[in-house]
Amino acid sequence: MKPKKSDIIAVAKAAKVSPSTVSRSFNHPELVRASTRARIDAAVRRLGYIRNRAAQTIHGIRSGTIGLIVPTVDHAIFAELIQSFSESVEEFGFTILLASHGYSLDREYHLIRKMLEHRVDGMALIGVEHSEDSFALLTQQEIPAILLWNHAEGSAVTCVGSDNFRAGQLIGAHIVSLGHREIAAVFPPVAENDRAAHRFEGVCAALAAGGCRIGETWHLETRYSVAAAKEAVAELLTRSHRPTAIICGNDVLAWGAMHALARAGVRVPEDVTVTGIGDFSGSREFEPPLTTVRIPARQIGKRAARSIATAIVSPDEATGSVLIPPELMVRATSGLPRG
Amino acid sequence: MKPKKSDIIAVAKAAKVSPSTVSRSFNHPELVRASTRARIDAAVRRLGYIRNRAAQTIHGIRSGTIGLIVPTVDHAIFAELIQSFSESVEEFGFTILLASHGYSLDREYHLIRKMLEHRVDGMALIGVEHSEDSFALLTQQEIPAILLWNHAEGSAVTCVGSDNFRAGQLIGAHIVSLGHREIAAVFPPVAENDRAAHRFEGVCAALAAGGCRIGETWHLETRYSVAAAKEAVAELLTRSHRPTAIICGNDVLAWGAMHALARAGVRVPEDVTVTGIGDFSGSREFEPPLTTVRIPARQIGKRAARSIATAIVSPDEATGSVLIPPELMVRATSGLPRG
DNA sequence: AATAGTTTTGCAAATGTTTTCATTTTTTCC
DNA sequence: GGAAAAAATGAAAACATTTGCAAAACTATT
Repeated sequence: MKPKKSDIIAVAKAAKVSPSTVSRSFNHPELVRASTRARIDAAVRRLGYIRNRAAQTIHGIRSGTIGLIVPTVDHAIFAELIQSFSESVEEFGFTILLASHGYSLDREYHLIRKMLEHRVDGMALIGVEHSEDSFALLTQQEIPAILLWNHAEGSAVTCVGSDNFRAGQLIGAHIVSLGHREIAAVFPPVAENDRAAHRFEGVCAALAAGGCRIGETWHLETRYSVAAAKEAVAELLTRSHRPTAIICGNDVLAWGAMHALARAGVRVPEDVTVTGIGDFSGSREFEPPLTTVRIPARQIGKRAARSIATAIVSPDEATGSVLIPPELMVRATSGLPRG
Repeated sequence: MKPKKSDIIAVAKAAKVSPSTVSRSFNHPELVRASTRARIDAAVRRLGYIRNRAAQTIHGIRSGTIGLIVPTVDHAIFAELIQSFSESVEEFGFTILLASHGYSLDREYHLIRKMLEHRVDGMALIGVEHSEDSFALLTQQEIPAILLWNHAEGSAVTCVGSDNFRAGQLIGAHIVSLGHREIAAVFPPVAENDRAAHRFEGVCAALAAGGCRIGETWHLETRYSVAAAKEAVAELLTRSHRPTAIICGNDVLAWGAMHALARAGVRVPEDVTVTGIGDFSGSREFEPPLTTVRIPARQIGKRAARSIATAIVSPDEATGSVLIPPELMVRATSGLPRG
C-alpha cells in the first residue's frame, strides 16, 4: 500500500526494531531471534521491500555480478557457452553482466572498463588474445579473470578451453591420412580472432607434415554464417578445377558448404569431403552426419564458471588453467578422394 | 604505481582539488574550468581510477543496467534477439544483466527479484505470459518493463514482438490451400511457453477453417533441438500411414525433420511438405530452402531496445507497444500433396 | 581601482547499507 | 531469587559518491 520508497529504515520502523537488526536478519539470520525475524519478514513483505545491492557493494561487499564479454552472442558457438556459463554461475549466486564487442579488441577494452565501473566480482573473456591495456586493467584492479574457449601455454590469467591449434591439426591430419592433396579451406577472418587463427595454423601444420598445403586460390575467407559459406563454396564450384576436400573453420561454415554442394548436385563424401570444427548441436544429425572436431562448449562453460566462482569466493583455492582436449569425430562427410 | 585503493578522494588529493570538483568534472564537465579538468584527468589516469557506479546508484542515479531474462540463450531464436537487443541498448549507454530461467516462470520471478536488487533501470522479458507475482513486482517497483517476442492485445506492459498466432495461421492456411489434409505437427511443449502455444493455436485455427485438423496420432511433441525433431520424425516415418505435410513449430525442428526425411530417402516437397516458423539465419540457405514464416528477431531486439531505453531516459515520450507482422516465406519445401 | 556580475570551487549533508562495540535483555545455574 | 553467562539489540561510524548552498576567485564595467 505504501509503494513509495522502502528502505531498510522503513522496514525497521514497521517491525519496531533498529535498522541494524534488519540488516542482520538478512546477512546473519542466526544472530537474531526467530520471533523478531518473523516480524521483520512480515514487514518486508508488507512494504514490498527489495534490498539494494548497490548500497551493499560500496561496503566492499561483493556485487554478485560477473562480467562476460563475447565477440557476439548469436553464433551457435557462443550461445551454448554463454548458456552453460551463466547457468552454472547462477548456482553460485552470481548474475551475469553481458556485452559483445563484435570482434574489436579495442571495443572490448572499453567494455571491460564499463564493467569494472559496475564493480563486477570477476571478468570472463573469450580467447587468449586481448589488448595490452585490457590485461593491465584486469591485473591492476586485482580482479579474478578468466579466459574462455582456448588455451594459452604460460598465460598469466587462468584459461579454460580447448586447444584450437590441435583441433585444426586433428582435422588436417585426418584429411591427409585419407589421401587428399587437393584441399580447400573456408575460414572466417583471423584478425582479432585467435580461435580461428590457431585452427587455421593447426590445419596448415598438419598438411605441411603430410607434404601438402591449401591450394593457392582455395583459401576462402567468409563471414561466420551459413549464407556466406554457401555462397563462397558455390563460387568455388564454378571453377574448372575443384578440390577433393573442403576444410571448414567451424561447423556453421561446413553446413553452408554442404548446402552449396547439395544444390550443385555434388555428392558428399563420394565427390568431395567436407569437415567442420566445433561439433555444434545439430552437426551429428545433419545428413550426412558431419565429420568434425568436438570442442565441448557446455563443459567449458561449466568448468569456467566453477573456476571463477571459487576464485572469487575463496581466492586461496585457486584452480589453475584447464585444458579440455579436442576430439576428432569421424562421421559421414569425409572419405577417400574421388578417382 | 599506487594500485591500492583509488577513490575519488585520492584523485582529489592528487589533483589538489576537492572531491566535489572531481565528481563534477565527471558529471557536469561544463561546470569546471578546463585547466582543472585536465589536472583531474591526469590524476585519474595516473592512479588508474575507475568510477564506482554502485556509489552513484545509491543516490537515485540510474544504474545504467537493463535486466534481460530469457528462457534460454542457446536457441538460435533467442541468441539473435539477445545480440541485437544488447547491441542496441549499449548504444544508449546501458549494460545488460542476463539470466535464463529454463522455461520456468517461477524461476523467472526470482530472477526478476534478483535483478531489482541490483537496481536495474529496466526489465525485459520474453513472451507475454508471466506469473502474477512477476507483474506485481514490476508495477510496484515502478520500473520500465518490456515484453519481447510476441504481442498481447491489451497488455498493461509494453510489448515489442510479432503475432505468433498469426504466424501459425499463415502456415496453416498455406498448407491447407495447397490441398493437404493429412497433416502432422512437430512442436515443443507449450507449457509456460506462450509463443509456441499461440503458434499451435494459429495452425489449428487455420486448419479448422479449411475443414481439417492435425492427425490424431500426428501431434509430435519434442524438445527444441535438431536431434529431438529428427528422432521424432524418424519414428513417424516407421508408421504405416504417413502425413503429406509436417508443420514444425520452428525452423530448428524443421531442420531436424528435413534430416530425418533425407535419411529415409523421402523427397521434399515431392513426397512430403515441411514448414518451419521463424526464418532463422540459415533456413533460406538450406537445401531445399525452407518454407517458413519470417519473424524478424533482429528488428524486434532493436525496436525493443530503443523503446525501453527511451522509457528510462525520458518516461514522458513513452512509445506504445509495437507489433511486427509475421510474413509467410514460401520457398521450396512446400508443394502439392503427393498422388 | 572599485563594484557588480559571473564563473569556479569547497563544505557539509545526504544516499542505503553494514559492522563494531557497547548496552540491554534473556537464560542458566546454584 | 540473584549472579554470571549468553543472546539479542541498538548507536554510530563507515563506505564512495553527489549536490545544494555558500564562499572564493575571476571578469567586465565604469
